[in-house]
Amino acid sequence: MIATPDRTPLPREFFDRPVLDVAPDLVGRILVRTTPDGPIALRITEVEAYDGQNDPGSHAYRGRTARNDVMFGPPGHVYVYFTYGMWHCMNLVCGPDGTASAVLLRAGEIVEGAELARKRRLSARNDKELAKGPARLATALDVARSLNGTDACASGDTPLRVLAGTPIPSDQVRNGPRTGVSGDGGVHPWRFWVVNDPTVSPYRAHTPRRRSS
DNA sequence: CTAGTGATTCCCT
DNA sequence: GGGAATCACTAGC
Repeated sequence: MIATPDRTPLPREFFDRPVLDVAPDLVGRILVRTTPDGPIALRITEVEAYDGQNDPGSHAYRGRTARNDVMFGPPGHVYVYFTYGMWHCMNLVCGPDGTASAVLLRAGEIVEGAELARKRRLSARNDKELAKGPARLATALDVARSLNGTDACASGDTPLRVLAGTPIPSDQVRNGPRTGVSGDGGVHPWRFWVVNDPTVSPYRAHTPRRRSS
């Protein structure tokens, strides 16, 4: 008989740990986004850890605001922010309720529903680029601010979940400096990725921009 | 391949 | 007011 794919989500306890433990453990996991048109599944290939109020690179560094409120809530929920006037990026909240750590999903490989992802990513030249970069990933999965605060650990029909599945061997995960982080936050080697994976976004050091005249 | 820049709007100071 | 956890496009090597 045909095996039903196991779609059990990771339990909340998975996310209720220090973010530097959770981030490498998320690499290689399958994220399932259920849209009205059908499911899109993505294998997470690159993430970055943001260590709450201790971390100058974190949105929570300057305290709780309307935008980052979800980061201060319980683990296992999705924090979606809007940036650069056009893009969304998605994070998974970690650590106990009241703290504000999160893992930014930076890149992934679409493993199901590629035809749906392609419709949302018309400029992608090939399937490797569908979710290569945090805003591309959110676009490919149809993730916007309406999903901010979604519980990724809920059972039943949920818009987003990370499957428990099986972790990849830790020797397949590498780490290095975070990309795109301004200020002193760029010094930490808190970016984690699958070794030699073609969907990992290229490293770009943060470059401050002067306002054009 | 690298480097430079416009797009476009939300949010905090 | 002005920066922002980015992308897409262009020019040039």
